Amino acid sequence: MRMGEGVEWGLHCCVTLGWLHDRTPVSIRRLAALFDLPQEYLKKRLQRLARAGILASAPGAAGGWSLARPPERITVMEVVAAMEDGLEPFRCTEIRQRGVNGQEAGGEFDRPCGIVSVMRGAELAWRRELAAHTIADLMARSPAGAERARRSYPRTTA
Amino acid sequence: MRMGEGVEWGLHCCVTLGWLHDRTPVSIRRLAALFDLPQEYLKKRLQRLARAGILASAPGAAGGWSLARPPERITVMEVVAAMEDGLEPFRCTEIRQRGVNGQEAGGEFDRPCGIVSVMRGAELAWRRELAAHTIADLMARSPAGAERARRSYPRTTA
DNA sequence: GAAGGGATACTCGGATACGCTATGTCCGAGTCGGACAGG
DNA sequence: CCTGTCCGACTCGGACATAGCGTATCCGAGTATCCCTTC
Repeated sequence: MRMGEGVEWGLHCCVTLGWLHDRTPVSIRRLAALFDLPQEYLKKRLQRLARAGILASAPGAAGGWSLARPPERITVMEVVAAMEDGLEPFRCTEIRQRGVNGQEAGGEFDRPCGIVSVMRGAELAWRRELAAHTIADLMARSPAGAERARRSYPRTTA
Repeated sequence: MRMGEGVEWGLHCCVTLGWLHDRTPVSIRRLAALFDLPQEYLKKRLQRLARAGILASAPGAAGGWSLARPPERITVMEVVAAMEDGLEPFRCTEIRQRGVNGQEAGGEFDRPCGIVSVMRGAELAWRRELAAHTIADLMARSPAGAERARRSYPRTTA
């Protein structure tokens, strides 16, 4: 069980973009160079964040990527949800209804499987934790990053 | 992000074995037929539960699988942990240290990445929920299963 | 009746094949901003 | 000085290639139980 690297990429990009208080779009080339990531694939991942209303992408010569909302209003869970298709690590395939067990059982399957209930409860707790932290929280955890961002991203073009 | 089907299989098998209060070993053939699962692969998955001390496997003619402990002392998390290699869906690859960002940053990387902290916290909440439920809890959620188990598993051989 | 031997029914562990999804790359189309030329 | 045209930089979306892991199957080896034979 593992989630894609895109989550780490997206969060770091959001934090970096958050430090640029003026919302100047940053090109995918510069973002990829920042963390030494495959440029084309990073772009593909960030497009998901754009569709989710987390990032804004500007086409054209001076285009690029920026936060669509202030960092305090973007939760970690939103980023995770945008990157991963489903937020349910456990997928119930209802094996209890198959095979001999399914034939022997009466009308017991109207009520949900107890296993699913437990899993969903755990996933809910997980999501709650993720939703409790925002990009702004992450920014506050490494103060040095803000200065570094201002240094790395002056108004000049690449 | 998804966890393997083996988790669902393992939990259902544990619950079923839990209903057989006398701990008579059940062969892999019968377990697979119960839920219409691929016999060989199910065996491979259950072996992980045996190595984790959750199930006990008995070789020989009257051999098979049984719970190694009473159901009240097996948590859902133990089963999940035995099936999945790691309990950390989020893998940090430290991209913050790579590329331009890594070169520009000072000795800032001694302290852990804020993103990892948030993720670990969420995963901890998830595990806590899973650890709070046992196989016995799951057994209690579908009382009809106990009777079905006794019917499906008489003392006779397949 | 007790001891020995073989058949049977299981598990164990490794080797192998398959398929799906995450990862990574490439390309044509569309859009914006600036440079440049002409009026 | 104003306007129209061209060009470069960038994003968008789809198509395609690659790699890793979960899934699935097969096989040889080991072991316990049962039964049958033999003494």
